[in-house]
Amino acid sequence: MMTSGEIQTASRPTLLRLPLYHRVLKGFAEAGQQHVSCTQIAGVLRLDPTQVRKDLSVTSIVGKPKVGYEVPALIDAIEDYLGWKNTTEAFLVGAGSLGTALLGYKGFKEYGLDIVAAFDSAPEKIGLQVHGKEVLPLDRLPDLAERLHILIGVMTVSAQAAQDVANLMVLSGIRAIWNFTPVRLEVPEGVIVENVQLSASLSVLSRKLAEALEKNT
Amino acid sequence: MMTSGEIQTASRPTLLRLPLYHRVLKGFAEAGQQHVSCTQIAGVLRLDPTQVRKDLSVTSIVGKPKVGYEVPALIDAIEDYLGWKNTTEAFLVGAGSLGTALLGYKGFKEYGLDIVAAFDSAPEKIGLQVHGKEVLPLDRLPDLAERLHILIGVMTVSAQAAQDVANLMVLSGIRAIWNFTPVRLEVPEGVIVENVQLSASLSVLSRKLAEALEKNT
DNA sequence: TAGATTGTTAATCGATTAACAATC
DNA sequence: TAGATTGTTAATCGATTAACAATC
Repeated sequence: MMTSGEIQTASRPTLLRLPLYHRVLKGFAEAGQQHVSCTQIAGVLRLDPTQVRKDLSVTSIVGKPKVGYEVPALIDAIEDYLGWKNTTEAFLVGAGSLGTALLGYKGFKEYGLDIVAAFDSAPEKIGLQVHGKEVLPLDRLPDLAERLHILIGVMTVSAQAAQDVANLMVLSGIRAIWNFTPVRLEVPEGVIVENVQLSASLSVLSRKLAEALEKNT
Repeated sequence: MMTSGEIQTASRPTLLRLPLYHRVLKGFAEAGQQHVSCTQIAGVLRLDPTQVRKDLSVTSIVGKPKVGYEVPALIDAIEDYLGWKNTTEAFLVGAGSLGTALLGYKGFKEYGLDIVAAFDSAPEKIGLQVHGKEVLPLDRLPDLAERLHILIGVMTVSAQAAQDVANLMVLSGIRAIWNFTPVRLEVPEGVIVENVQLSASLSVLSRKLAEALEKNT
């Protein structure tokens, strides 16, 4: 048995599905539905009901046989579990085109992330205002990160700079790196790295398209 | 046995690792190394050598016992397999902050993608020049996509608009959708959807960070 | 030749799906 | 009560890792 307060770990696939459930639940909530069954959720997302049940169990919410889950409580539990309810401040390094876009995207606040400052090592970028946030010189990162207790770093630098920037982040007390570079970063144990591999995702797309087109020949 | 010319399908994890191998191989090539073993590649990426061997086999390149693989040939084979060598033109829908960034990012050409036009349904965005490309009204997409034989669509619209835009893309002959919305799109069989779930990736990061911090308490 | 490394088959591991007792 | 739905244990599936014969 899992006693309350214990850490409920979820597999990566489960974590990736929770936001999907959240979106579906929001839809049911808007439609005024009070309760929902796993079968309903699974139906919308074309998943297995058992999988939905297992995934939802990590939030430690329980359902009632025949009735299902309470929609508002379940939404709340998912938001809580994924850390969407309390905002964490983050630093971004690399004020290029992708970095600028992420800096300007207000939607991340909904998911608990607030990028409060941007850093770059290129002198010509320093001082620029990007979406109301000033670009600071990279060497000011350690001091500021420590003073503001920043735990999350967003990396949108070039592949060449990636590992050096990661080292700097770790030294500055950053404990989790959201990595948009195509580099596999080496970090000490306990530091979290989450990779967003855009080029790899694109490659999956174009390869699958190639295979689909070949099949039609 | 796999006869030449046959379609070599790869699992998704394999496809996601191929770009990593490519990057490592580029490094070896720059260092002037002619041959490379799976053990070497695996060492850099901290993977299992057998896995590297299996992954590379999808490119139908063969190595020599004791010698390994020819570095330039292997790089070439990966680029070929992932479709990085011939550029495919794509349309982007949704000229918001993320869409604009993707439009301006020149790096995708390296991976065989050229976003040639952007579309939006908001009247105030029509006609805007974004990184030298004009934003066109969404209703012009079907005609242009058919005339230019566009096969790839990049979706950076709101969650609300996502399914409608997907339907429009499919009707216009688009066969592969690079989906940056958090919505699971419903598309006819044969149409490829590759999801980039930024919010989900962020949630994985913040959940893992929460678990790591709890552990230290 | 000796032995390092490939390619492939078998064993393991983790995640998904199926089966089923418990219960509202 | 009857039966729909939960929560959990067992079976299946796919991907990773280990074992090993083939070979340069």
